[in-house]
Amino acid sequence: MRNFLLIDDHEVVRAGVKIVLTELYKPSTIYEAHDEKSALKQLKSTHFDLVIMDVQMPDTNTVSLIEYITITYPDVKVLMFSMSAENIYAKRFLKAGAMGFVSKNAGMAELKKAIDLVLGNRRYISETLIDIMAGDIGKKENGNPFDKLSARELDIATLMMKGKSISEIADQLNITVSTTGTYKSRLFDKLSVKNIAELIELGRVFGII
Amino acid sequence: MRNFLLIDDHEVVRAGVKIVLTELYKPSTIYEAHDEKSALKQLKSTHFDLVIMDVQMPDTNTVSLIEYITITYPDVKVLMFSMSAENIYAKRFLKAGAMGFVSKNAGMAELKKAIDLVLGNRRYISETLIDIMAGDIGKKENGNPFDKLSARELDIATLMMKGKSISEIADQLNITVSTTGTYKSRLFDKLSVKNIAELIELGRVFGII
DNA sequence: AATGTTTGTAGTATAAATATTACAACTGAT
DNA sequence: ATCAGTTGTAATATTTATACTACAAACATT
Repeated sequence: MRNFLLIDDHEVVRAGVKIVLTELYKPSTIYEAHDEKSALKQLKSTHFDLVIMDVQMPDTNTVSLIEYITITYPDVKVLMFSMSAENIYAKRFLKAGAMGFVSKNAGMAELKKAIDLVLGNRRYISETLIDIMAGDIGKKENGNPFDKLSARELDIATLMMKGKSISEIADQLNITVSTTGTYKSRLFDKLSVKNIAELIELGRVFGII
Repeated sequence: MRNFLLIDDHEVVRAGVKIVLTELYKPSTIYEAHDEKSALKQLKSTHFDLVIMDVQMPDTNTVSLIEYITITYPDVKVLMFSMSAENIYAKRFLKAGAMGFVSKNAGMAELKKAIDLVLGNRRYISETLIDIMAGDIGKKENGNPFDKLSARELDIATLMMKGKSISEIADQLNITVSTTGTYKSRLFDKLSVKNIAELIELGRVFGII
């Protein structure tokens, strides 16, 4: 008998994963959380074998949440679930304590494989991601240019791609406009882009948006 | 007995919707398509009562697809399904012939309500969207929103989408920065976009870039 | 023909973005 | 343990973008 916790703000996505889980892992109980608060509450009262979490949720710092879960409940495994195939955050999630990363369009077979491995205390990383990360270690000149950005720079890049202005970002992140500007020029420099249009283009090519 | 077609590139999302549909609308058959090509193929061979389509799919001009479906198969209803609650393109989807628009985090109840209405040949638009749209969906002068721009405004729009700055554009077209600025705000207004990111997105949806 | 609307254009004042410089804290390599 | 590079942060000065207003010419509508 296993306990799963699905953290995702999209009800249909939870329904989809729940079906797979219910069918493939019986007997098991699937708990659901639509946000961080609800997730934390359930983690406190129930022991979970596996937490499956969406990578992007409103008002949630996913990386912090992973860290919190894996530190507070060391035997709870965390598997990240993303809408985009090769998410640049993947590496950070793994670093924060997640055991795996699966794309939402990966298909049921891959999802099952990932869950099995993670439940067996082994990491799961999708093929494409392995290539990207290996290339990074083996230095092969290829790889995602967004990996060159620091965590904060990536935050700013993401927000900019969404159409947020410098001042909106500064406001949202509680830093000054100067600081935000500095990040911007550093990240533009690292990515060799001259303007938002090029940033968006690059982001699209590398699956960030 | 009803036939549904789900067009979504995310397998888990399809699985989730499929469950709801199967349970709520029996007897019914749910067909799935992960891309435009597969959708078109299935539309040709089967008669569908309802098509539920994701608003954003790689390599797909969603607006054109809606137009194609509603023109070619006038009795097929189209319901759009989006990851983001207040999609700025909702209006355009409805103009293109879609009968409704639901957010993926809307919940099962809302989804059912939307499907029921659309199957009954009535429009469904989520509460928040109704406010945004303020009525002007009645007249079916559908088509490309870029048509509303004057020649000069379109010039500026195109250059902006290419990443040119206001001053670069002013320089290139031999007009003042003020003039360029006026065009910009007029065209942003006409297209209902707030920033370059949204402009680019819109341009992409309507195939102008 | 009279009237209302859109278009092409710009000035001025204000707001926002950027470049430049700086610096302490942290990371990685030797 | 040391030293160079990176990161997170910001102040200041300057450059750009935007809002607001304006106006004549071109269009469109009665």
